[in-house]
Amino acid sequence: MARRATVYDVAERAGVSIATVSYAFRQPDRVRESTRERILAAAQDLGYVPNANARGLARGKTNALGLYSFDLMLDAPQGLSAGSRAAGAGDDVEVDLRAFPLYVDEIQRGFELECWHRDQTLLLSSGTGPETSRVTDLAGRVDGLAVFPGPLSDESLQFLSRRLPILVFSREPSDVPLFHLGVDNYAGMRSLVDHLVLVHHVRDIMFVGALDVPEYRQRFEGYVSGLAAHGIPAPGRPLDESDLGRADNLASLREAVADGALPRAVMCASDQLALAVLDLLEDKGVRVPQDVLVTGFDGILAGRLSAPTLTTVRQPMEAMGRFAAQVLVDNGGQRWTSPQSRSFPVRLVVRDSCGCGRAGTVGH
Amino acid sequence: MARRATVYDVAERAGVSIATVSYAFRQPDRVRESTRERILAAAQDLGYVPNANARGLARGKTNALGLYSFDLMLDAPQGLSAGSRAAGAGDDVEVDLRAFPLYVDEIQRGFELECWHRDQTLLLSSGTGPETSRVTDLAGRVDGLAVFPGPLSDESLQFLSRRLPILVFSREPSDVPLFHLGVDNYAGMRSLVDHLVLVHHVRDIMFVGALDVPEYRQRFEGYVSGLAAHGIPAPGRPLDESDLGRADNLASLREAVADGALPRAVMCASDQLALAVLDLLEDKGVRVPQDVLVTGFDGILAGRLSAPTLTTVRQPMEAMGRFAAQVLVDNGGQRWTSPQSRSFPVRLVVRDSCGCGRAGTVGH
DNA sequence: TGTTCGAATCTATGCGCTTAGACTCATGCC
DNA sequence: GGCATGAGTCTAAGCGCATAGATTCGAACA
Repeated sequence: MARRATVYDVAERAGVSIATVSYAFRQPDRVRESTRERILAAAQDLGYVPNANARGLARGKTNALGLYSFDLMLDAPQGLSAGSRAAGAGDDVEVDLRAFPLYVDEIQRGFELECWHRDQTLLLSSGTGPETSRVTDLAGRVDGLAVFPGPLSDESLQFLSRRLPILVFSREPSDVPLFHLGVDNYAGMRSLVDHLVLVHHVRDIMFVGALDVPEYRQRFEGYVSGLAAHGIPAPGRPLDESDLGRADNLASLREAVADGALPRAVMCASDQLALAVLDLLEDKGVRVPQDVLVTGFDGILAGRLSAPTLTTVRQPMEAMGRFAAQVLVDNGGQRWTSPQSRSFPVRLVVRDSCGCGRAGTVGH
Repeated sequence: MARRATVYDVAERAGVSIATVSYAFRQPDRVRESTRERILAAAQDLGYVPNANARGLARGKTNALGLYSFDLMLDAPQGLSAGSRAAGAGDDVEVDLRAFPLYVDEIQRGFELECWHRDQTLLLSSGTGPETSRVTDLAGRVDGLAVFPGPLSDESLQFLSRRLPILVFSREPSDVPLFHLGVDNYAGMRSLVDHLVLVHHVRDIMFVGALDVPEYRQRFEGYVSGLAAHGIPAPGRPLDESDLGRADNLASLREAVADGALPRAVMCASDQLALAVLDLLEDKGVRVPQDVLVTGFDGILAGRLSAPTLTTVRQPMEAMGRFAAQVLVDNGGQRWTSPQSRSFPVRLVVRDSCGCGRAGTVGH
């Protein structure tokens, strides 16, 4: 079978130079109509599809954006359907209601929509650890890159930011010329605290979540200051510093249950953590919200499906994804010269797990 | 700000030729260790990231796969959060339980996983109609392309198949050298019919779905032959030939309700259609499954969340997505010389809407 | 000491396209 | 008739990298 058709083939068949072929596709007005038709017909005959690598090389830009995320599940065993966020094993497993779509997926959705709206191709990649080969490869392919930093080191991001504009989903400040996109974790936690204190008259509130995740630390700080605002002394440390994906998860919380040392309310650093907490409490026979109130953070879908449904703070994820793509496109491949940042507001979503809402209602 | 570093810059700084720089990255064993270290150090200093366009051009392949899908929602108005599959309007709307994740999303998930597992970059794009500019652009960027054909014409697919291997999610036969990947729609419908007839002793069964969608037509044929196998004469046409996204949806069904002409069971061509039917029936005060049994096809998440939960036939979507990527990678950019196809088996999933299952259970 | 050989590196070319600038030639003007 | 003009087309260079094949050079060996 013949090799792929190129501009040269089309040019020869249409009896013009390759420049004219290129113009016929990129600047049609510059080419006489009859010539253009001849060229397009030749291209059609030959099955000619312009090679985007060559175009990108010649133009110095690709019209593509990248989204790099972090996927714990990729580490899983390697069978045909391994590594999935599915509930079970085998060749046909249903998706896990808990894990699809996640925080990341909703942002990705917004990013996708905006890419297509702006006529950008979207490149997706994902890694499992701090290694940089995948994200570097991606950086070599696109005009702008949005990154869920996960376990990537600051040095890695800094390195990449020398080549192209990088947007990071994180509000953590830094002096690296990245665009930091995040939400007001602080205000979000305060509104949750206000709700628990003012509506439910709860004052015995503990925090669950690891402080070495920057976002979680901000949420912890919001929790502390929220309590302070009501004159409540806050514990200096979380009740439990678990994070998802770690061994021995929620060990401290489990201990507290065993010791009968549970607070009246548990505020979790994320929805996923909160769902794990709900599971644990149910397992131990602790009733939510009767015995303990539980809150999350993020507003993922699974929080609407759990029993009880989860009171949380919702991030405008789709809007954030869209914004990310907009910023990168508008920047046209130019790196930022100084750190940028943008914080999105969050919204309190009151459901059953704090004692509001009508138990049994699925959704909303 | 300086322009991007290239091999030339690295070579100069490390005191070697550009060939050696390239080898240091691509065939490290070929380069003396001390030289390699010097080169990598220079690259680090300069912020050098290899340009994938240049590499792809030089090598004649990109190590990337494309996935093209069809997205009705892209046509929606253009506000910041418009065009989303979200339930409502405004800057922060929650995802619609009905629309996320869809059939397409689950296949995409499998495709993603396999791409990353095989060290392929994934390019995603999506269009709204029969226009080919987007899918052609994608075809110019990748070594292999998986396509949800949607409104694309056969000619378009044929054209693209001259340039690179194309896999189509559809079992419709054709003489174009594409890889057709689908499921056994026929057997799936027959197992549903068998269930309705043998377990629920229902014989008055009608089909809802448009026949101009190839998959739906196959399902209709499975329905017809299933009835025949039980000695039941099948209606020559569906009760209603609606498809999602069309105006005046389910008009015939609505009419049947008004006329009191509903059959004992309604088999829908897809889950999404079945969910719409459930809505309509509930709206009209028709009880499912007491008055009418309803079934779907696909096995999307939303069918586990509806009330009643939806009896359906499930496609192994993640496995299909994985398989698609495998086939394309294994083919190494070579077009197929003749049409290929592969059909995946489906699995009957019995839930509440046919009268099985315990009402009120969410999930499974 | 001369020869062979292989490791390490370099030279040179081409991948397919875009685009600045040169060229051609019909047209309209003085 | 000479000349400027501009539409249409072409020539030629370059984008950043991979890699075949040439070259260099030290080690091994007779």
